[in-house]
Amino acid sequence: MPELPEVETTVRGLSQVLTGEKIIEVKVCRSNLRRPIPYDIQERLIGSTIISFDRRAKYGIIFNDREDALIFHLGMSGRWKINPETIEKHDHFILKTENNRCVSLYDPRRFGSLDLIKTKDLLIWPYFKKLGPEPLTGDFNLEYLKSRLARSATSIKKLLLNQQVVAGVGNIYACEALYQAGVHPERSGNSLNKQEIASIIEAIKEILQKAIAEGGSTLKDYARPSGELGYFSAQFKVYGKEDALCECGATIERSVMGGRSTFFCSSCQK
DNA sequence: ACTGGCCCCTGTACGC
DNA sequence: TGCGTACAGGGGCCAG
Repeated sequence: MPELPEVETTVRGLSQVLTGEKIIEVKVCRSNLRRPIPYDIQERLIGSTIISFDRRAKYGIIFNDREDALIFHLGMSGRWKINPETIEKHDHFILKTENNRCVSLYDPRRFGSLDLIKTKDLLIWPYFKKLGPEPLTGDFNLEYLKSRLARSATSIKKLLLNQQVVAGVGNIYACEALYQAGVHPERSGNSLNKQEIASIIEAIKEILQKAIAEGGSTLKDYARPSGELGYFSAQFKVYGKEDALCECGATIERSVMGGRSTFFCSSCQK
């Protein structure tokens, strides 16, 4: 589920209910997500006040007044519930605040993660250090991507999923962006000309922005923290549409690239 | 230095 | 109805 737009939506939702809140209770119901939740997370969070939020790639960041950054990754199936009515089997981590607000991290597959890092160490945190540029900033531009793709015989689809090439694009938006750019997913990085690379950049930025504006995509288990659903999934042109007709009249195809489903129209994408 | 392949884990959908 | 199988939005790690 959660690619950049969904994480951005989640961060905004959490920010609305938690900014300025003092944490009075922290529960770790299950400590082994992708990696263990830090053993000292309770003593470091309890009594602190949440001051701000940020997002890097598909990671959400919650800052407190002790210069600690709580970093979450939602993996494939994670989401935050706000003021949950009941605590279920897969609610692994719960925060309660002074004003009686409660959030829980729900993640059945446990591919997500929670880390607590000193703010000053964020730039050298290994998981952040290797990330490529944020797609919605000026760092993700023609000059950069051209040089990054020029030395790679890997397919453009796999390159877009590589977080070191561009941070935050996942399987859905990679498929949709390549469709919009008119570039076939199997094309190798070093086969793309300047115009095609420019189209890909433009498509990624546009699609991510649209998806954020729509509150992310809704698939099987995604909801905004408030419980509302996102609407971007209604705008998918190719993702999940194998055998359906493209707007051009051709049939949308599916193949597996790097173990991930890839959807495209070989008539529109060359 | 890159690459492909495998693995983590649970829930759901579908075919027999 | 029930069971086995395939598949799902992510990414780390390893061997080659």
